[in-house]
Amino acid sequence: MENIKNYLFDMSNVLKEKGYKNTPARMAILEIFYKNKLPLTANEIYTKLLKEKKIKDINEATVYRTLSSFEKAEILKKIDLRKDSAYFELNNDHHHHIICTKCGMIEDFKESFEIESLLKKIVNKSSKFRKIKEHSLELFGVCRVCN
Amino acid sequence: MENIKNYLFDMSNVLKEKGYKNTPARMAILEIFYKNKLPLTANEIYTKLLKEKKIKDINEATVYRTLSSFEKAEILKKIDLRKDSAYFELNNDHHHHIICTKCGMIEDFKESFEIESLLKKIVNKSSKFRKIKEHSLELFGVCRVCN
DNA sequence: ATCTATTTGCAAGTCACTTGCATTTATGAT
DNA sequence: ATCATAAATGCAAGTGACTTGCAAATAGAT
Repeated sequence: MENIKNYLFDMSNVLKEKGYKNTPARMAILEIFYKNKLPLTANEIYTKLLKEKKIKDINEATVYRTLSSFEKAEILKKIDLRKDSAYFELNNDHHHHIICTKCGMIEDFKESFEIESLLKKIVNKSSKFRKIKEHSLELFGVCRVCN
Repeated sequence: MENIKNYLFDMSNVLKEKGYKNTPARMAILEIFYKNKLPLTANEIYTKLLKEKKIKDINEATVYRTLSSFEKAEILKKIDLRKDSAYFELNNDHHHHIICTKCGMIEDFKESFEIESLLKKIVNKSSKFRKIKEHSLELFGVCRVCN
């Protein structure tokens, strides 16, 4: 639980390197992502910021702008979970999600070498693409609790 | 090119079975999907409808409602290609897409048994899910033309 | 301490999509 | 063929996530 300090320190350096400033709002948002291991929406982050009040006050527009900056700085990744809002999560280890279509529960699963090699095979067959930069893979089902 | 008649006939039966009525607007929209093999947005369909004028006039709200009905009737599938609007395509053969992040060009690729079995392996490892109903897999890269 | 570019707050704007309601139309029953 | 009725449509207004213009605040370099 002391690693959060290290984490924030590292990230403020990443920000600096990419020409972004290190502000209280940004650190507070990073802290939320560090503590919450699952994907979050802009509005979830906003309400958490107000509730936990590590920061005096914040505007929702600032949250959106911060998420966008973090995405460009490759600190966060935006993911689509077939909900109304976009979700964001730390861009650390590459992984995917299984989403319960009833309760919305999200489970992570690791990226495997099988997936990697499968995608390589696919792109080898393509006449129009030579290399893939990213991919999204999300599974949808009904969890054991809901079933 | 005569199969379109058969296709529309089949689909009007599907609609009937699921309690939807068979209207000129719906048939015109289905015809557009049948002719255009790639995913389309609501607005693309709307402008195509006006241009090709198989139908006298149409309201954009009707296009949205039709897409939604077709999705429920499992005639269309909604897909996320990281653009501002949702894309739709015929729900015939299960496949995935490679999208060029520069020009937006879309290439299809077939669902393979390797993907299927890989997903089975993943869900077997999950403690919270027993079965997956759907999945999305989209690849993003830069096509040979843009590169 | 000062300067400047970046960030923030606020309010207004945008854009895809939805909805309430009155009118029209497809379809099954007569 | 006509009728009855539930579903579909047009229109305009509404919604909700997200963006943006602008002025004030602030981080970070000098």
